[in-house]
Amino acid sequence: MGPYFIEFFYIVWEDLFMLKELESYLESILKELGYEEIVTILPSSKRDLGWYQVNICMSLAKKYHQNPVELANLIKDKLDSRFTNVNIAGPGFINFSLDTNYLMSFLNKNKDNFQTLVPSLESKKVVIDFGGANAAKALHVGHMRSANIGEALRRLGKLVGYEMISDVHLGDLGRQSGMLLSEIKKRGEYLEYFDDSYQGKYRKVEYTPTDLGKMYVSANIDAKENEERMAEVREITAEIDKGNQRYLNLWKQLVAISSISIKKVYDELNCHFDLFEGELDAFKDIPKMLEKVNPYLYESEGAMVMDVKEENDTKEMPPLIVIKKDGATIYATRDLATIYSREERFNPDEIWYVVDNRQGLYFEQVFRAAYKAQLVKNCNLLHLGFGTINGTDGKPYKTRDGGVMELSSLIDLISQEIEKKMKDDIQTNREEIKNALTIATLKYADLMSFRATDYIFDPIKFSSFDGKTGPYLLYTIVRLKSILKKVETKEYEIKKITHDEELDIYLKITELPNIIERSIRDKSLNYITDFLFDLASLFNKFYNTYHILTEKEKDIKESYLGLVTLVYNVMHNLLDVLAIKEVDQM
RNA sequence: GUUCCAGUAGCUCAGCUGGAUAGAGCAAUGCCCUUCUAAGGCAUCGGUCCGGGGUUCGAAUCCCUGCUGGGACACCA
Repeated sequence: MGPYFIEFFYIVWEDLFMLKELESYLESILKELGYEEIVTILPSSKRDLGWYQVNICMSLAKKYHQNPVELANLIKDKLDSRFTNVNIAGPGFINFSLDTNYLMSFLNKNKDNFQTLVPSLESKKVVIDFGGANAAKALHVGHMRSANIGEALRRLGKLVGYEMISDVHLGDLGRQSGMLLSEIKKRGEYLEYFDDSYQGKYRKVEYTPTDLGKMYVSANIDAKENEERMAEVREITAEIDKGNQRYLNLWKQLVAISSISIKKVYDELNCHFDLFEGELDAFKDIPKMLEKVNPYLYESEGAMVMDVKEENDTKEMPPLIVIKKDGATIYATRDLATIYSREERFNPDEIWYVVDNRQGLYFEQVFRAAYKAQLVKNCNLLHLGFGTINGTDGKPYKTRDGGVMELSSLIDLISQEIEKKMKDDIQTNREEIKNALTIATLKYADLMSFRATDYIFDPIKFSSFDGKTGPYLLYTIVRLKSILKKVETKEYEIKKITHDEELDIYLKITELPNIIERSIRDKSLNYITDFLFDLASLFNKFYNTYHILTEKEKDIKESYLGLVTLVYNVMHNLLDVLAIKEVDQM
């Protein structure tokens, strides 16, 4: 095992980041010993024993009835000079540190280029469906999760090399259309749209998004109390569904108006949609979709339904209603048509639905129907459900007076709190900084817990930003930038690692590829929010202990600046994945 | 009723799909600004990982069981 041997692996794994390279190397050693096994290098839980640990020997030993410690020794004997301080502890843990020059060569190579710190995965095409705002209704707190998680997953997918196509999939067909039109009729406005015999010109509708919101609320209240009104709402909804051109014309204008305000909120949340489509767009695909689905449909209680049960189901799987008993379409009809359309237009490998967990059973039904009727061929349909946002009482979030909290009011609320806490001497770009901090606060809190678990939404906690918060990260970014601004160039090489505080930062960064892999595997951002917080804390600790710009020894100062460059690079790019914009001062 | 998910520090949550002494933030207490942004750092306090069995070198994690909470179960989306 001479220099040649080491050189060999350097070349083969040139573009793998450090731990990935070492994992492959360990796997090749195991192969020499006759074992095919995936190796994971973890940060050591006992740092006095080494930087990293490998736990593979215990599981291998169990599988092949070997002695784990003997196996660990066999591996240890084969390790090259990159490994230092190799020791075997307990039942067969291998602990080790690395040659510092080896570590630094990787850090220097990657400190300016984030892409090389990230694993690139087998490429695939993914349609990601998130957002899901309803036309003519204000976005509420629940829409925030879909937007935040969806946008971050879109960016994460791109980062690892997927082709991501995002679609907002507006809820622009359904009862709210009947509500709105009924309200217009009641007010006696634009009556030509309601007159069968009218031959003249149809006026362009002039409402603001705010008008529409109020009109919906008013109609909704009335329809709940008033049977006749509800009947009218149903009738108009059904007419639109059947393709009544006058109604459709009017409704589409309302959707367009409403989309303006919806887009504005999504812009504030830094969401990007390649497609700003909705259920209306799926409408034209319904006949073609039905051609494929028809053979499986049968009548049940007046509706046309499809069985989606499978033999080894342990749970009840009710049939899916595809056409309602009044002949009108339903949510499922439009979703199936949308799947058909996406398959035809994009032929994706996967479609991800970032929608509330509570729709889990429904999506299971729709996906089964889509597979059964072969609406898709080689495409995986995935429901990436997220947990419910609850209030401090553990029940679904409501405002103090029991109403639904609109997303824009929530943003305003946080924004006001931020304003109170901002320093008075910040005058230039004050609004912009305030907005960035507001969105960072919301996003970080929203992405912090595991995607699928419910979480409690506490406005007080959200607007206070002590500790693990978006503003904490941005504050760290401000410090990093402020240092880099005060030096001439950015070309600093890490020449030596002087203190443990620096080493801790570097070791944390070596975990990044595994963090990204885990995130994309689980489609959850909490690993990244955690990593960011850990990295920021480690940096702040270093920052508080050592003074970078006044360091006298040249090599140490340059290494510090190399560290600052690297940490900034990593944090900047990870915040970008979360769709959090950074600031220069705060 | 059927089924899915959850139960970890006073509170809010992590815990890398079985690893070593279970971790963060908040709250509480005490320190640290003539130095790169104190929205920061350090220290202390805080645990029957819901209860009970089982699997094994090893369990918060896997299996069984009980308790508690929440969600979903046909014409809303």
